[in-house]
Amino acid sequence: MAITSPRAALKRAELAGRLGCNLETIRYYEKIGLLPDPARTASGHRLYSNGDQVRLRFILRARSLGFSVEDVRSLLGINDGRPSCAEVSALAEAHRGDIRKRIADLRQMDRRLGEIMAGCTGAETPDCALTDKLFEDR
Amino acid sequence: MAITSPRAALKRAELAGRLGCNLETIRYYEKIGLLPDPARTASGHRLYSNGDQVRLRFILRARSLGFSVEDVRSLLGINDGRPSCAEVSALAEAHRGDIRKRIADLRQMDRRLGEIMAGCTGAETPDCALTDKLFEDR
DNA sequence: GCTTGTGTCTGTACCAACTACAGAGCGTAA
DNA sequence: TTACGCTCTGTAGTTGGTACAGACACAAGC
Repeated sequence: MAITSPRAALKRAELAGRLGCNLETIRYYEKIGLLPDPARTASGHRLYSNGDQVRLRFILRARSLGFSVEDVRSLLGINDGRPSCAEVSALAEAHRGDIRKRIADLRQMDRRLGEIMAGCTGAETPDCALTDKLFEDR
Repeated sequence: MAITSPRAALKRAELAGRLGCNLETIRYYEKIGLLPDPARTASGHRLYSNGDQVRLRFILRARSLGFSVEDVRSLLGINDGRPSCAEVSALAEAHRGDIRKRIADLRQMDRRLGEIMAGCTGAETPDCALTDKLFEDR
């Protein structure tokens, strides 16, 4: 006795609820071509198949790993047909490099912020070492 | 014999060149109220004083530390008057927490990406462990 | 004085990746 | 039947800029 059949067609809010994404995100992915035009009821309401659900889950997972929408398009083979494992690996490696660069940038921010905050007294006066340092000539 | 006098009024491109920002960024900061309306020549060309330069440098430094435009607005005392050192500290601490959360998120992405890429062979075939895993039911 | 080239002016459009909202229509339970 | 809630569409807003078009300004050279 499944609570909901895994093959039943879902409405947009149901699909969003199942996969934990925003309602409008689904329409957005449809608009930009990541999701195909879904089936419709006679009156125009969208109906999502199990295949649609699988595809959306793929997209959401890839996005949560930080792949861009364009990356996802490539992974799905929308641009140039289904990518080879070599192509996927290259994409993922490049993406990983990007993530690491962002981490390095953020770490440097954190470090510099720490240095610059060192003189902060936390006093209730307007004199603050942080703003002073940002205002310095050099 | 200074190459350029530090007090001479600068044109927009000159100021941008000195501080290493984009020409249009200056107009943008003026538009959103981070920079005051500058002096103008009779024909309407902007002229930036030394004070303008100091203020823009402050803004660019704060932005490079990752403070949002709204944070910068607060640091400059545009919203509620000049902030106390306690307020600046609180803002900076909150921002630092944010940076660290972003670092943690990116590290998790990197780790998960590593796990998921582990099975990638890099072959010229369409069978790819990465996409397979993203397509998996659970 | 005139032309030519470069710089500046304004407003507006564009980028990513959604998210939110207005106004109309549809579905269903009481 | 009427009310409520869900869905439909198109469009605007978000963040922090960046780019461009078309009109004017300014300085140098002739």
